[in-house]
Amino acid sequence: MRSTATITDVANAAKVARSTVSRVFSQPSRFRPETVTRVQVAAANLGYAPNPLAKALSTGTAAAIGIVVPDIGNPFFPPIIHTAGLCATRFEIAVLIADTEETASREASAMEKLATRTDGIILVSSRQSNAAVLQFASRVPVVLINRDIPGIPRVLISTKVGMTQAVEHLAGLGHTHIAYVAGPRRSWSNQERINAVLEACGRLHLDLTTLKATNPTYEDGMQVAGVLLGSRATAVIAFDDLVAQGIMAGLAAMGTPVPKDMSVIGCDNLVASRTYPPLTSIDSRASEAGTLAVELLLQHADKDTRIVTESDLVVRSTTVKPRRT
Amino acid sequence: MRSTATITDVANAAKVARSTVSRVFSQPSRFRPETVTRVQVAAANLGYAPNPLAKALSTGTAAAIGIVVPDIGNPFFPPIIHTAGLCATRFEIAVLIADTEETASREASAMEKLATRTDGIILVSSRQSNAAVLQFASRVPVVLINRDIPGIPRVLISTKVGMTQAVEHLAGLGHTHIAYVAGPRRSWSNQERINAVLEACGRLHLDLTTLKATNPTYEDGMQVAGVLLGSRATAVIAFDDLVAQGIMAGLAAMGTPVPKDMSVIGCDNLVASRTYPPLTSIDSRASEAGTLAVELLLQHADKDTRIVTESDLVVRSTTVKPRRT
DNA sequence: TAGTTGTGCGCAACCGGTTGCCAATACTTG
DNA sequence: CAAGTATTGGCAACCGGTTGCGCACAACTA
Repeated sequence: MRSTATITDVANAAKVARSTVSRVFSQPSRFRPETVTRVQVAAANLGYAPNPLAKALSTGTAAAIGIVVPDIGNPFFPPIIHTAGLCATRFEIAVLIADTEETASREASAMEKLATRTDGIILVSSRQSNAAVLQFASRVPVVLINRDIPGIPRVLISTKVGMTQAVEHLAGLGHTHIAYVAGPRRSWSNQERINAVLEACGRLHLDLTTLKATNPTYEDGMQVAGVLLGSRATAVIAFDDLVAQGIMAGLAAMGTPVPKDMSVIGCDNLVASRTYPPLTSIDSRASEAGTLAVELLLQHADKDTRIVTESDLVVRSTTVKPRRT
Repeated sequence: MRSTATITDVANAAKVARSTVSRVFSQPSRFRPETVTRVQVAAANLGYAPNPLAKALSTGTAAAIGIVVPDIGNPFFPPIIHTAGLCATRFEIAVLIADTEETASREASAMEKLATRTDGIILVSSRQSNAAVLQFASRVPVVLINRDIPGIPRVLISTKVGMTQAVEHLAGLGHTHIAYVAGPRRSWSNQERINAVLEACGRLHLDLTTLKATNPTYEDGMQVAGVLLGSRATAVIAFDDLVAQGIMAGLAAMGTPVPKDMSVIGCDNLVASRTYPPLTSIDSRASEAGTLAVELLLQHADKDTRIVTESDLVVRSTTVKPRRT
């Protein structure tokens, strides 16, 4: 049993009532300076720190938030968790974490568990139905990241601008036929990305081949490289960096030099700087989303708040003029 | 204010005392079946779930643990957090997380904060002094990961066996002069790795050149590639995958083909499968450490418990026979 | 029938804080 | 100098659980 000094110990040591100790910390101006210092000294001597659980119980607020992600192992999420944690500590708030392993049922139970311990939950890339999330959000403060459900405050990590820039960049280099390798069909991100590509290609009169990586993984990227070579595309935009990395590996394995024979653009800018050649990618500033979501949660943001982050193309070494045919 | 049913509500609904409700859940055999079902029905109707904070306050155990890491963004840590979380949920225990941004002072304050909310802390790759950690561990249950402090239960992610295998693998291929690119001088991992390499090289009569990546990063790996080429080594073992990846990029940039002109081996097997060519690396099974640490913590493991994980060389495509000189 | 034992359940204190309310003392003010 | 107003700080209830203890009643023994 850990023996921490309690408010009663401090009260005894300072010869005051427990309530006085409590209030010395919350409203010191209510007491004469002498009393305040007497209590503070006693507290310091005993190494007193208020018990957050007891405080939570009596005040009704836990000074903690929960963050629920599908998979901590996915490099997309840690930066979000990181900034969320940073922001939370600024507010002296603890962060509980839950990993749902990409399943809706685990997600639901994790949220239920966290709900009773926290003041609210940040739900990242939820795998549950709109209805389930809405029902939950009606009981517990929730902020969504990368899920666009009207009626729940949300921050969306957009790559629309970056995707558009990517297509324009390729068009500017002289490409006339490009490919887009899509990610998970139903995800908000994929919808947004493909729409942006479609729009830009239409506007700039580029031919577009759409391919599919069933899962947004390195392996599926490698697979798709073969199909890609069968098309007439001279450049490819991948759903994310991982897929792009797989495509580059697949192309390399088939003896197609990047970028000479195929320009490649990734998305999320997660591993882009560490590939060889360094990958042109779209920086979605996903990490900002963590901070924003925490702020929204703590401010009890309006149910219709909807923040969309910015994005930029980061040109590195995988995009060049198409080889003359 | 969230309106959850409390034990009092259930008691009223079931026409029993609050204590009865509490005990119906903890020791149902003490009551006649009729009473048990009456309470259970009432609880179900009201959607009652016990408040973990209240329970924590009255029992003195929070049913939560804390996990403190230097940097969630470092891909080494998420797998550990993931398995730790998995294990914790098996025990119906919540996980609080803190990111110390690689600084000892933040680490200290984070531990202090978590201590009052949890039943114990898993401290991963601590940046604090032995003395500071020991002092803290004397007040709060602590389990260390990747830090070897006698007197505190710890699990060490060892790559000794894998490193030895790596050297043997290179020797078997015919290499006679290899290089090791070291990581952070003071880290336990680096010590262990370099010692294993030294031992194996001595035993197998290989020449060894030791180089240094000041920080274990991609960039420092790139830098070191030039120095590496200046040596006579035909193969290089890097402190970790990130450095190896940087080395590969550096070599590629200087026109040295991997593996033909230089064999490369990484460590941690984190990104190894996604490089091109796929990187031969050492799998340290770091993720197991998360599970082990949680179990140690919850079992109040003996202060002298010291678990060392296994490791294996995973041969991929970056290691071949040395080119004839 | 009285005494013993056992079963089933409630009373009330406690965990460590917060907070509404009020009593005692000090300080103004007419 | 008495009455009114601040100032200071204590009492006690409450948050939502857990748990030691004991009472009431039924069943069993003698």
